[in-house]
Formats: sequence, structure tokens, C-alpha cells
Amino acid sequence: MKIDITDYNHADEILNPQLWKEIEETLLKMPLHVKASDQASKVGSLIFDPVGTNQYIKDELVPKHWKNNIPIPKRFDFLGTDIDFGKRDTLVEVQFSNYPFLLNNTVRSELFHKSNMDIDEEGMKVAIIITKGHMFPASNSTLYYEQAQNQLNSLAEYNVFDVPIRLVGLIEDFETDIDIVSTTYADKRYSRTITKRDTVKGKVIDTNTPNTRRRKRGTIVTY
Amino acid sequence: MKIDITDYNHADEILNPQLWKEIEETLLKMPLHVKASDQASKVGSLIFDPVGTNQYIKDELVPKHWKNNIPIPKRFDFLGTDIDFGKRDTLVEVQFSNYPFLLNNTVRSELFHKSNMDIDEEGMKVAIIITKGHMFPASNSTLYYEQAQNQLNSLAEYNVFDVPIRLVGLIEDFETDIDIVSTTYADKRYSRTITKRDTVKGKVIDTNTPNTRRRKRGTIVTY
DNA sequence: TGGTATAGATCTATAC
DNA sequence: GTGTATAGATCTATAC
Repeated sequence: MKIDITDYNHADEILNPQLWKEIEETLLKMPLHVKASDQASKVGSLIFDPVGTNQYIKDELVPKHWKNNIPIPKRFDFLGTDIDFGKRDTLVEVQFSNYPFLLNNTVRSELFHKSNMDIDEEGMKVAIIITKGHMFPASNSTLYYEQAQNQLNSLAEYNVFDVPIRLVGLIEDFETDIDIVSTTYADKRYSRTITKRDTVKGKVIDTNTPNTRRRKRGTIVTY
Repeated sequence: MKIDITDYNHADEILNPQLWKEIEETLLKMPLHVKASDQASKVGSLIFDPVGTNQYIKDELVPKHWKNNIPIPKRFDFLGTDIDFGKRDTLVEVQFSNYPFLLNNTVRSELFHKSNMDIDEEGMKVAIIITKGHMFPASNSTLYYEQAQNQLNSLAEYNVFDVPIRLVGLIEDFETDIDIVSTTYADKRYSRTITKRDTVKGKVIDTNTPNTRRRKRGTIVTY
């Protein structure tokens, strides 16, 4: 996939280039993962697959010695049980769940940072939050990059947070052939058990082009 | 129900006593609402009913001239579409959804406050956030009062927010007969269409008492 | 009537 | 094997 980045509180200066390279490489070589929706009126249509995407990222980062599901220390247990990924002073959250998680992840990162909590034997210095672009059809109310960007921009304007954050948006070019991993799971909802998986070529259709008036925005076409 | 309160940033001094009285009255005379869970391994067991509770609060506050679903102005549209309730300078969020909404609601209230956004023809001065106590069985990951309290306590300690907030927790006494509204909806999940509703007497069992060892914590018993 | 955007409801997955 | 706690997945409800 392609990525877009927005940095807050000088994340660009603080983020270790080698650590960032490991994250960036992983995301740039990742194919778009899609699955069938089970939402009324759009059953079977292809949407962004958070299960497949999360699994891919985990399978890439863990061999690069990123720790997964790092436990949150007891003194902060009211902020949750664990952090998605971490290496040295860098925390990573991959967030495809509902939109309020953006401010949850941001504020708890702020507290981890203010208290100099250890991530991977080093005090936390910077957070990377990975989201998906608005261009992809997806489950209702799932967080998207542009929404996260607008919210963090506003927080930055009002000086609500000090923690350096690199916000990452996963995107693709519209109307361009891309690699897509299309997965069927054991159940229509929630399941992480793969029943069938195909790697195909496809594209994301942009509604705003004249000849696709009848298609929906961000429709994913595979063939 | 009974309530517990925690105030942040001098909400006690800023909250208009008459407006608070209207909220408090509503909550104190509200019965505990329960419904059947559809979660695997506990299908049919009674859990806190957010649908019924939300509807009750709306039906009480609207006649008291609290505005419901107040639109968020366009300049803040990235923070959402509306606010649950508002009257004059006071904003109310009733939050029984998943836990990240606490920090979402807190931070967006902070921005509304910092920018002096109008609620009901007056600039916002204080937020009231209504939650349910941890004592009640409930859907997984739904926000509860003690969790909200711990999170806001920590934010207050690190001076992350300035907006006055009154956090409210809905509770009941354990092992004590209370009024319970038990509702069946048209579908097992999500529905807001009432099929059957009974007002009964019941109680919330506390696991920690010796003679209830075999019961689960917070079990709601009706009879 | 259908599409969009939350907001809310509430499940499964997973580790302890 | 059971209960608890998130974290994540992802639906329906509702208004525009």
C-alpha cells in the first residue's frame, strides 16, 4: 500500500530513522486486504479487512523484533491491558476499530509519555498510529486517517497534547491496478479463522469520475 | 437508581444548581433497566440495558427543555455530528458504549470548552458525563464509572484537561430489593423496538458474600 | 430511495 | 474449564 504521514510535536525529529524504516517497509509492501461485509443492504460487498491487515502487520513486525501486545504496567492498568507494538522508545498502535479509539490511544500515549513509561526497556519517546484512508469502503464508524488527522490537528492547535505522534494513513491510488488479498473467514462476523484466501489484482473505483456514476464511492473491484 | 459523583476542574462550583437538580432527579427516580445478553456462554442472562436507559433519560429530559442531539457546528464537524443533551451552558453525554468513548467525549468537550462553543445559546461551561457502575453485568468493553474515574483522575493529575466535568456513576445497593425494568426487544441485538416490558422487583447479587459463591459477580436476579 | 456520517450496541478474540 | 479484562470487529439506529 501507499502511505501518507502527519507528524505532531516534532515526531519527525524524534522518531529513530531505522525503526521508522522497519514500519514503512512493512506497510509499503503490504497488499490491500478485503473481506465481505455482513451489513444489511451491502451483504457481500468488499470492505477493508482489519483482521487480515492486523495479522499481516504482526507477521512482519514480530520477526523484526517489535514486541507485540506489550503489557501496560499495573500503575496504569486503568488505561488498558496492552499496547499493540513497541521497540525501544517507540510505541505503535494499529487502529481500525471504531473512531473513539483515536482519542483513547492519543490520550493514553500522552500519559505514558508524560510519565516516561518504559516501552521496550526504554522510556517512551514517540507514538506511531496507523489508520486506513477514508477512500476504502469499511465497517461503519471505523476510524479513518482524515478524521484522525482533523482531530489531532485541532488538539495540536489548542495544545492539548505534547507527545510526539506520527499518524500514518494507508491509501492506494484510485482506478489503478493493485495487489489485493481477499479473505473469507469461518464466520461472517468477527472470525479470525481463514477459510479461503485469494491474491488477485483489482482496483478501488473513484465515484467522482463521470463513467462510474452508478458505482458507490470507494468500491473495490477485483477480477 | 443511586448515583456517585466525581468532579473535575471545579465542576461543583460552575454547574448551575437548578440544571443539576433536573439531571439528578431524573437519575434518582430511574429504575434499573435490564435486557437479555446474546453473548456466547451467557445467552439470556440479564445485563444492563443501554437502550432502555437511554430512552428513559431522553423521555425525562426533553420535557424539562434539555435539547437532544444538539448538532456540532461545521467548524468542529470532525469531532462528530451531535451532543447527547444540552441546556444553556451545560453539555450532557450519556455514555454506555465502549470504553474509548470516555476519552473521546472528554477531549471533544475540552475543545468545545476552549473554543467557547455555544451549547444552547450560551458558551459551554461544564460537561456532565453519565456512566454505569462496574457492579452491573454488561456487554463486554462497555464503559463503566470506576474506569472513567481512574482515567480522568490520571488526566487531572497530569493537567491534560481544563474543562469542568461532573462524572456521574449510576449504581444500586447490592442485595437490596430494587425496581427493575426488564425489556425484550424485537431482535436479540441492537434493536430499540420494545416487544415486551415488565416492571419487577429484584436485586443485584454480590459475589463476595459467602452464600453466593456459585453465582457470578453482579448477577441480576428478578422475581 | 439510497448514501453518508456518526452514535450507539454489543458481539467475538485472546491472554491471564 | 471458567471468569475477567481489555482490544478489536462490526453490526444496527437515526438524522440529513
